Amino acid sequence: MAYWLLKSEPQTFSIHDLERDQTTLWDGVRNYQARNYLRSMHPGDRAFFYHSSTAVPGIVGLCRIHRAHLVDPSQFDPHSPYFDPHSSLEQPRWWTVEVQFERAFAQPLPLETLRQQFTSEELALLRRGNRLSVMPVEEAVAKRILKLATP
DNA sequence: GCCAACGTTGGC
DNA sequence: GCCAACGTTGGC
Repeated sequence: MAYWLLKSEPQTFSIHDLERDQTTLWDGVRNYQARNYLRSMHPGDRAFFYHSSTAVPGIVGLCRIHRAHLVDPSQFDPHSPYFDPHSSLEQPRWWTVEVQFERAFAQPLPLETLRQQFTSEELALLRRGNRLSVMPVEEAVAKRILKLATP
């Protein structure tokens, strides 16, 4: 089982929205590196839920990969902001996963705390200029994050 | 709102 | 294939 980190702007979709909906399709990712990470996910993998572009950015919860290797339907929808006119049904360009709520942390971990607790080598999130919305988290680091979030 | 960092686009 | 211009991300 692998660990991942998924970024979302809470004003768009928050951990509380996921708790309400229980599952969601993680569609709309339009970055090839992030797409490749999405494609290498497996059911049962865990993903940290990260709130970005908010007053206190940070990891706010945990979810699990419910279904994997799904074609992102929004690429075919001309009314979607994620529509990709260069993609085709025969050879879809964008893939995604369905994510299932696991828990919201009683104690969210602000980016500032993560910077104090981890190096940028340990956590890709902390690397300079990182804008990836999907990234892997090393298992040992994931365990430490879980420990910090569960006092 | 600012701005650094990065990815993508498109002319050549 | 280079690279300038542009758009986006996301912390602050």
